[in-house]
Amino acid sequence: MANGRTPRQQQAEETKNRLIDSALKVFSTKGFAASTTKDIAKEAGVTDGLIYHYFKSKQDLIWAILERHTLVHHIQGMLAGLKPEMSTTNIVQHYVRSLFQMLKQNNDLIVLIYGEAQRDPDIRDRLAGIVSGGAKPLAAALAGRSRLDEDALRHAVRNLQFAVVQYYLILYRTRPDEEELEHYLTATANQFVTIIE
Amino acid sequence: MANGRTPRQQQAEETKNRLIDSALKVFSTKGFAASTTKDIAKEAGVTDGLIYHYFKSKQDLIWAILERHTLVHHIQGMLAGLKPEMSTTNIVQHYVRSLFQMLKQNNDLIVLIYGEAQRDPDIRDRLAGIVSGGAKPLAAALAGRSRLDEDALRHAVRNLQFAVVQYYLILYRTRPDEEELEHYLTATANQFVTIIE
Amino acid sequence: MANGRTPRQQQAEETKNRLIDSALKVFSTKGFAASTTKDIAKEAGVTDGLIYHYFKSKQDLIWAILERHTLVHHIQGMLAGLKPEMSTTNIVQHYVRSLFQMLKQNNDLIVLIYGEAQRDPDIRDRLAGIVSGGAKPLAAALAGRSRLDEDALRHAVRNLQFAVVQYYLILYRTRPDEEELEHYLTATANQFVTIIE
Amino acid sequence: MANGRTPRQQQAEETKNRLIDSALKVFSTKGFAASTTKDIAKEAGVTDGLIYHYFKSKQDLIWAILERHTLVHHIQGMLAGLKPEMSTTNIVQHYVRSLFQMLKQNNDLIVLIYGEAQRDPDIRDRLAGIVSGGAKPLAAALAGRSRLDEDALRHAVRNLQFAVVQYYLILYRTRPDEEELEHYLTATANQFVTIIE
DNA sequence: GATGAATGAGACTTCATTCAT
DNA sequence: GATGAATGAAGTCTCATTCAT
Repeated sequence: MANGRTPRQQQAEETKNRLIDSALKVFSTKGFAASTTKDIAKEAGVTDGLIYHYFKSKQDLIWAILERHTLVHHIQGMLAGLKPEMSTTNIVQHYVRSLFQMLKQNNDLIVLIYGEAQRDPDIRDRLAGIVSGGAKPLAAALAGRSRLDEDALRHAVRNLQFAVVQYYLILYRTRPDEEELEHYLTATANQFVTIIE
Repeated sequence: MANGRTPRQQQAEETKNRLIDSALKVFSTKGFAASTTKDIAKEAGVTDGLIYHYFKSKQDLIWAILERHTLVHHIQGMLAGLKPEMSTTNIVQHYVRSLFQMLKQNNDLIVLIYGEAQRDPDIRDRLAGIVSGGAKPLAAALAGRSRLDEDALRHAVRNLQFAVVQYYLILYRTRPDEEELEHYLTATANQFVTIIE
Repeated sequence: MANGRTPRQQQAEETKNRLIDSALKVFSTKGFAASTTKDIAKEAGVTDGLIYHYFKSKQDLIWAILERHTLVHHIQGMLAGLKPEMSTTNIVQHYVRSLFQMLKQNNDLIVLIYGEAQRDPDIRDRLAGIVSGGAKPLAAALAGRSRLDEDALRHAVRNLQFAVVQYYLILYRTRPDEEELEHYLTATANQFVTIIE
Repeated sequence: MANGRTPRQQQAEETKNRLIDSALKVFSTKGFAASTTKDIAKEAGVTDGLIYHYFKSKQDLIWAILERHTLVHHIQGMLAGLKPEMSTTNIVQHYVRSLFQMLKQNNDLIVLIYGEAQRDPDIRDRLAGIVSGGAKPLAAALAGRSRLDEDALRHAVRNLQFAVVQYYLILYRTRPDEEELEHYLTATANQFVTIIE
């Protein structure tokens, strides 16, 4: 009674969430078009028809996924550990590692978004939003510390992000190599510091 | 023996090439799974069944596309203009602009490969190949000029490529802005030079 | 013993009746096969499942509708206003207008029955019953006043009914035109009198 | 070669026509909504998918049916036998019998149109057109012979048609009785002559 | 070489019906 | 009595693929 949700409603919400999670998993594995509602239902352990009790269409599942997984709080979390007294190098090292953690933790979502962005303008917009959502706070944190003007700093930060994400998607995801990763992140962060200082 | 091909053979080859080009266009627009053979046939101006006279299956068209468009010669062309007497800055500026030109000229192929790479391991390998295919020659050209060791230089070059490609796919392609592009390429090239020198 | 029904029983009966009325409305609008139980429940302002608390099946709703709306008393009411001292013309004029009123007042039911009669033999029988139910009393009222033999009179009365019902269903219902209707009913009644006198 | 259609095209057209005929048969039996495309395909002896090679949708089949079976030439044929020297009675007798023949010969189409007219405005319009298409020529043929004014004659003719069609749909079709039919048609025609002379 | 009719598997979606709460 | 989550069968439609012409 505390939260006004009956057990029945709670279970319904659980089922709905399970469907969203299953859809995310299936979509990210096969791509949206190649995924079937049957796959999703089976993954969620329910029958086909139930999807349409909760969602208007297969496409609707994509919106539900994006609504549920905003990434925004992940990005904010990433920057929570940043403290003013840290050195620039420390800040950047912390940032690239946090970003990489977030990519790993949200692997399915990232893969889904990058995969579908090429053909769905709405998702492409979403992706652009995520990119700038991550870039802005770091640019702000580094504002006073850099010899670059605002514009150049923005470019640099965005390039940093692009590079790390691509490294994850193309190289790391296929053949994870933790040692190589460590070198890569360290080198990339240091090179970034060279640029801005 | 001039060319040893009858007019019929020539026409057949033309038709086949037209089908490959049409498939590339359609696949890059809708994605492989969401494209239909009917779409492709219509785009090529032939009837449905003819595809199966030239190709074993829809999937086979992907292989044919990749075989026909290697990008390798594009990448080599990119570097053809590089001359030993150019300054490092000039070399890098030339490189990022050539790379960007290549992306624009091969838009469909790039979009197709990036879109399908997430779900087709063969294509992912192909993508990885392209990436290193582009990175190696630039790394070689810069070898003697950089204070970085080989490993760090490789990371830097790869990051440069990742960044430019992402910039193209996510930002430029959706809303082309030539002025902003110019700033971006200049800044990115310069920042890269800062790293390696 | 006043009425011997608890409030709950009363409410149950109300709900059931509301469901029957809603079903009639929906069926007559979309036809039986194209109507969904969800439509009906929504129209009645209850949830899907409740229908099956009151009715065995969707088909069962049709029976319930037909049971509740017999039309018999409407037809009898139609003839209640007939008095022996009225002229034949007056009787017939009164009859066609009463019949038309009944059609308007029972529009949904009439549309439903005519629409479904083609594919449901039970409903076709019901329709035949309605037709003769209306024809017999008029034939009786006119028995002594006509030069026609019983058989011919029956045909004439039935044709009168058929014509008026069709006029309602095909012409009036789609584009009501009260003036034209008035002409039509007057002419039709007069022509009928010409036949039987 | 004579007509420029290859045997292949001819067979395709036959298949298409067979599908239209099958659809008409199935629709008129079960009604549009309750008919399945599988029913239609089976009736035509082809597989489900082929329907969509020839028609855009199930609904499209209705339009194709209506286009193919105009009834207009049937109605004109009905009146072809009318000759100026025939007596009015003969003309009307001929007309009602021709009309009835047409109903029997086009049973499926008539049943379909009457059944769907209640819920499809387009079909209702089509039905209204058929009704007036049949009424006008008879009214014209009788114009000089009747004491009725134009308006009254139109009403009378329309009522005649309505009555015969309803008789066919409701009474005859369910339990055909040739003797009773003969009485009915004779009586109805005679009564009509009484009205107009 | 080219056509397009035909197939058949399977996709998305709807919906009557059941049942635990 | 009332709810609405869940089922599962079936329906419309799509599409890769085959093949006779």
